[in-house]
Amino acid sequence: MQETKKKFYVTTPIYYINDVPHIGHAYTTIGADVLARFKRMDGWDVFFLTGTDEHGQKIEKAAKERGLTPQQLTDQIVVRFQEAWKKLGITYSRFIRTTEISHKRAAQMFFEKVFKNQFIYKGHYEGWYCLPDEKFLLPSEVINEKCPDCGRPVERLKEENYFFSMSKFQNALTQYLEEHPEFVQPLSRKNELVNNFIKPGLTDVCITRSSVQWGIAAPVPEKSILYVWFDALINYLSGIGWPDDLETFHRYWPADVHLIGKDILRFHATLWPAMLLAAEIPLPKKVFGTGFITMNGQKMSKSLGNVIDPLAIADQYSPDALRYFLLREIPFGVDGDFSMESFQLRFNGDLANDLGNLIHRSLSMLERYFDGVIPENPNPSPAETELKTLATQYATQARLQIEEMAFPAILTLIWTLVKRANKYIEDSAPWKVAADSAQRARLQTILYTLMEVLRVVALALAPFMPFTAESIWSQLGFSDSIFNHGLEETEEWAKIPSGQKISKKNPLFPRIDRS
RNA sequence: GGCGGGGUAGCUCAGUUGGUUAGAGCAUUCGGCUCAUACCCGAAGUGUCGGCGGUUCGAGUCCGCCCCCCGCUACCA
Repeated sequence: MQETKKKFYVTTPIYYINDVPHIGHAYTTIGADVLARFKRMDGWDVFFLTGTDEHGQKIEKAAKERGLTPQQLTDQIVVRFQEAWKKLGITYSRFIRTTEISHKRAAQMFFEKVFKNQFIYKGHYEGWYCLPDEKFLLPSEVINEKCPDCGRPVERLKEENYFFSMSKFQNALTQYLEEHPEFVQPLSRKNELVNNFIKPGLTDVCITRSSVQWGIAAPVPEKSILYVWFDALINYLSGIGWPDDLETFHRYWPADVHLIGKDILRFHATLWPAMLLAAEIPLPKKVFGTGFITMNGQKMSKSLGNVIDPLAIADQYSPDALRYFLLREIPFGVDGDFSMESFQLRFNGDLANDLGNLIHRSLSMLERYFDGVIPENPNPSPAETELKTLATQYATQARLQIEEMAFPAILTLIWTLVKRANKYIEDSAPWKVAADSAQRARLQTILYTLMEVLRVVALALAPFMPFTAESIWSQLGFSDSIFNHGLEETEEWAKIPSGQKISKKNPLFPRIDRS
């Protein structure tokens, strides 16, 4: 039964949709998808949650600028996210929107629970306020006591609000971080967080706003809404059924990993665990902060006009080429750079020359020498055994690396096999063997071995490059989806059926002419 | 300022608990091959491992000081 399978719950941030998806969103989501696909293929019961954060002042403002209601705006933009994820092959289990009724109810119930546990109290929130714009401003936004939007003078304003007693969790949080060194990753960010944020002392957080309209009503007598972060973080619970479907909730919670951008690590590593402690809910196992992606070494920004549209790259080349580049080029957890130069080098070098050409040349020979029918596998020699060993050992190493989110390392592993296979062709020279009819059996072994390598490569590649893997699979003559198959099949050899007819297609990755 | 991360071949980076001639990929040059997407295979390299000093039989790897780059430093998703 399902119950015997180990569960794996992975989340992305819920993206703030005051604008369309950019490459940073895509990067984190692709990483989560790889984890989900890998675990699924390795026999785990996976729940993969992503979605959108649709409340707050910025949405309110963006909607106003376009002459829409906030709900109309989010209804429009959410489609862009969902279409983007479809195009990039993202296999989420559920897409949550914070404007859904079930989420709103969850957020309110969470508030009530924490309130009941006496970690929420009434207090005063004081800050800069722009009267004409009717909005609170951050200290960093206010220059010379002027509003950054309208330029008019701002004033100090006091608002009665509700506060969450985060300071009470200082010790519990510190202790948790010490006892669970793997909780916040990468390690460098954990150090930053502990030294700069937690050690100096946590302060209470104002979790209601009476000046903002667009949000979830706080379950209090006064008219006010929940602070967006308090609202947003709860999606990780409501997304798997809390509090209505507790069976599903208990099946998947606690989350195995919250994948997030480094900019929001702090909320996930302090506010979120504190909230959960206050609500007496177990903490997630891991919070992993990814880096930022720069463009030609520069920070991406609309004003610089260097924002990369991930969908344009996916359209022009292929979704898998984008996935490959991001996963291979950038160690997960540090900042990385995107440039057409490096993208094209990866594309031509790794995808066209190494992988694409291996597939194409192998299938071409099979068509030429065996009319596209996979032969028997008589008398493998040590050369074949070496390839077999390399291929069948992949899964063991990959399982270790995936725990560390070491995507580049796993792809390097796969490419070791690809390169080894290219060398094997060179060494065994099937075109020479084919010229001698007495060596027919030898030729069969060589081609059979190549088909086996391609089978393993396709399976290994599937979590990372799903479209490519599926294509290799069908080109090898399989009629079902590769995703009906598991990682353990890479640990077996001589599995591709002799007599199966392949169906070669055009090269998967045509070289980019860079002249 | 404080805290954290990093400075290794032209470029991007690996380098486990200190140990024999410091590695990979890309780019470059030369050679081979022709099944294949002007592709693939092989060979050649180049390095004061940021600087100085110390510990040690022995340090890229440990300690101290200095220089440079990057990140974080509270209610902003």
